[in-house]
Amino acid sequence: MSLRMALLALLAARPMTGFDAMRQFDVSVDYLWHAPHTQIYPELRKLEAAGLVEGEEVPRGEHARKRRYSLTESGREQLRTWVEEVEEPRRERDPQRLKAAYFEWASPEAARAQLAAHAQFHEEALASYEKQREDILARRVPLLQARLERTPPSEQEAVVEFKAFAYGGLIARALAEVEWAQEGLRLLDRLHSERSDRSEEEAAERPGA
Amino acid sequence: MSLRMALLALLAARPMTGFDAMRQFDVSVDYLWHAPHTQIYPELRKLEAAGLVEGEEVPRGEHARKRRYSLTESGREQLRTWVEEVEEPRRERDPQRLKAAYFEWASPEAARAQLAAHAQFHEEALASYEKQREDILARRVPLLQARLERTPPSEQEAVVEFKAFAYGGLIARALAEVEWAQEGLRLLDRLHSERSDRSEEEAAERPGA
DNA sequence: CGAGCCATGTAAACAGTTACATGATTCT
DNA sequence: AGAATCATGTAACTGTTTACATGGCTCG
Repeated sequence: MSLRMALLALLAARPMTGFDAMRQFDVSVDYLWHAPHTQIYPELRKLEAAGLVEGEEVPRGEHARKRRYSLTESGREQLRTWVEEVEEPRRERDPQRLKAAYFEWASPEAARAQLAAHAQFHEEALASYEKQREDILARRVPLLQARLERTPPSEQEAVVEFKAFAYGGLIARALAEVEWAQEGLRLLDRLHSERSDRSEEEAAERPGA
Repeated sequence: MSLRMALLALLAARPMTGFDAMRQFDVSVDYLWHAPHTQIYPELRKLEAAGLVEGEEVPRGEHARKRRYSLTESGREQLRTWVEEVEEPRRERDPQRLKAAYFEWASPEAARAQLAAHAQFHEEALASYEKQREDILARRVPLLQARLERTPPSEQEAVVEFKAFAYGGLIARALAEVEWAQEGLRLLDRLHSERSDRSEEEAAERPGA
């Protein structure tokens, strides 16, 4: 369902081929949803069959063609209906957290590596999100610009703010993840130092170590 | 894969039937993973076929039987291997956030309802997580007690701390979600008041309105 | 002319949800 | 006797991943 809506939302900004949509999903712009091309192409066909989008063959060079889809009025309707509905939250499935709960089965080094990777991943994600949020607020994002061109001036600020807000959520979460991983690293230090207390106390008696 | 490991981790605490595992997942204790019984029973059979768990028929009343599984040495091995591996983080798919990015398609009331529901859900989740975390630290959780009975005293603290740490992550995330939703509600106020500025200024000139 | 990009698919496998189904046990 | 709980499944469907596959276009 959400993939369907993500595609409609993309097409609300401008007409696109499946390939365009694919890049929005997995290259750079859209961290809010993603899907591989093997899911996108069939889904667009289904949306077309359902009349929510309209496909049109566009020539490309001499022999090749591509199919560009645009949102129909019925698709716009569907998008509105979906946004009006309250999405009931789903319980998460989180392999990282699950694994962390059983770190007693791992070596301290492995647990440390896991948490370091977790922190690093979310630090990098954080940087992307922050950059993207700034680009949105500065209206530097091409897809957003296309969207704004189809939006009356009085509503443009809201369009920008909502997108920035969504990224704000990703930022908040990424921050929480980084802090959690760092707390985990401190926990490992603590558990490890407690266990080697005796030897470390001896070492501490020799200043300059 | 994670379902498999979640089951092995449960069985590391004590032998269990599929029904027991189901309750750990969806009734109260385990917010870290969940699965319906339709997934659990076949998975346990597969684990048994793979030699990671051992099933034994246990009579129940006069005519009925149930199947109780316990972890084998090979299963314990698998669990250790899994915990040693760094889990590569997956990009999230988050329908709430996706929808929020397109709130311009919704009525202000619908957006507000969405965010209020989001805040409420995560406030409630937060309370559960905090309670669970306290119960873990106080060693009041039966499954944890069973696990600790099979753990040498010198390692018990680590077992408890890792579980509390995992819940700490859930708490951090739930807090971030609640704050995000509240920020969204403030954003809606702001966007709405800006748009009705003129009429509200007029209203403000008549004190006592 | 070859590398890299543009463009679109099929198919098998795996993970997860939902609907349908059955029957014993225990407690009131 | 009936309700709640214990206990275990099958089947259809939806969503996602991964592997395999093809071929034109553009630029150097």
